[in-house]
Amino acid sequence: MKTRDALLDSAENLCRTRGYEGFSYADLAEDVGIRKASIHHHFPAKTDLADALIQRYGNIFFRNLDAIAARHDRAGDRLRAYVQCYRDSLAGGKMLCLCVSFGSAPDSLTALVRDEIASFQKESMAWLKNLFVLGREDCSIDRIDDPVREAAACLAQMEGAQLLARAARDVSLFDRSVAALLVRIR
Amino acid sequence: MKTRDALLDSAENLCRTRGYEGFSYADLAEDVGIRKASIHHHFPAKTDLADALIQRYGNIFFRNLDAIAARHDRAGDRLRAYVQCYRDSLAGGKMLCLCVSFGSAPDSLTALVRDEIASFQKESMAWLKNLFVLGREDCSIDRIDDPVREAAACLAQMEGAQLLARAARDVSLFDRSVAALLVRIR
DNA sequence: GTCTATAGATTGATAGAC
DNA sequence: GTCTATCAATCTATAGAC
Repeated sequence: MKTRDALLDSAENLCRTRGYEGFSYADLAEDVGIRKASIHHHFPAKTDLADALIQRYGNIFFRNLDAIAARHDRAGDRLRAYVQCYRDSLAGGKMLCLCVSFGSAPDSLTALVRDEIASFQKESMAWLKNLFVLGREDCSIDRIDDPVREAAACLAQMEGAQLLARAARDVSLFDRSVAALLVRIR
Repeated sequence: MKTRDALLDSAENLCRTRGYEGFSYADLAEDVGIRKASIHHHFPAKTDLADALIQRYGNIFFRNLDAIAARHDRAGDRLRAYVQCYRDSLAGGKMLCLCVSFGSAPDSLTALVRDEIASFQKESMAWLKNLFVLGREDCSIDRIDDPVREAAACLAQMEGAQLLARAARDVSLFDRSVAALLVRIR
């Protein structure tokens, strides 16, 4: 399983940096230190690699959200940690969240990948809805009219802020884009 | 100039649907009805095509913003028209704004494209800042603390909402993502 | 599980006739 | 300006030895 993990690590990096179509088995081979053909033993087709990537990513992502909820009681603190999560994954403006990367990829991807992306969106919004419901109860976040609307807006803002920062290779654009949200935390 | 324009139209469509690396000169040729080699007469390299694309797009986009400002006096009405602009360009969930598409593309693009994207972001935020300044004056938009922060947040939200809707091939995700913004208009 | 060798397709791009 | 013909490079993928 060691080569397989190394391949997944490398692929995730490349995918988030250059996009799914922006890297090839040749890049992976050079990165991991084996030959192109050997990769097919672990992932027969490139779409198999994409499937494995998005599943692993989803698992880790939602485990992180659970950890955030476990660590922080106040909604405001959770929101701060959530935003920081997206900021960290920018890696200084170099890469995007894998779901942002796959989300802007073409239809050539598997149905499994599309389904994973869809459920990533759904689960994210559900988690955020709970966050904003709590925020209205504990008064740690200002001006919450409708938690459902806030959740959708928040997710869109994270992905958009990543795009802006990535395009300019400048994390400060992420910070500027989420400042209006963070300022509502008390 | 007729073939050239047809090539640009086709390229913009393909780029916003599949991404810059998701289409080839072969696709363009079939779409426009000429041979691959003939395209090189108009655009010697694919990066020349990308340059022409982003420049044309920028011109049209900001002409649209000017038209919006000329048509509407109230900031709230301008904001509604601005959001509608991004909604229309989704084309039912099929395509992204060209800047979102290029923004998630790799470094292989020209410096000219990168600069155009950067100035698109800058000009957009400047236009939006003015909008929110006006909105605070004419009281047509609620809860404006800092127009600069609002502008960055707003642009991020448009791009993120497009991504979410495109990934799910469902425009209603766009609507849900911007609802919290539109509800502030009075 | 990794290798060499290779297939078959597609990519962006060029030369030169018309 | 468009064509045919062709290039070298790269891509994903397979066969079969070790």
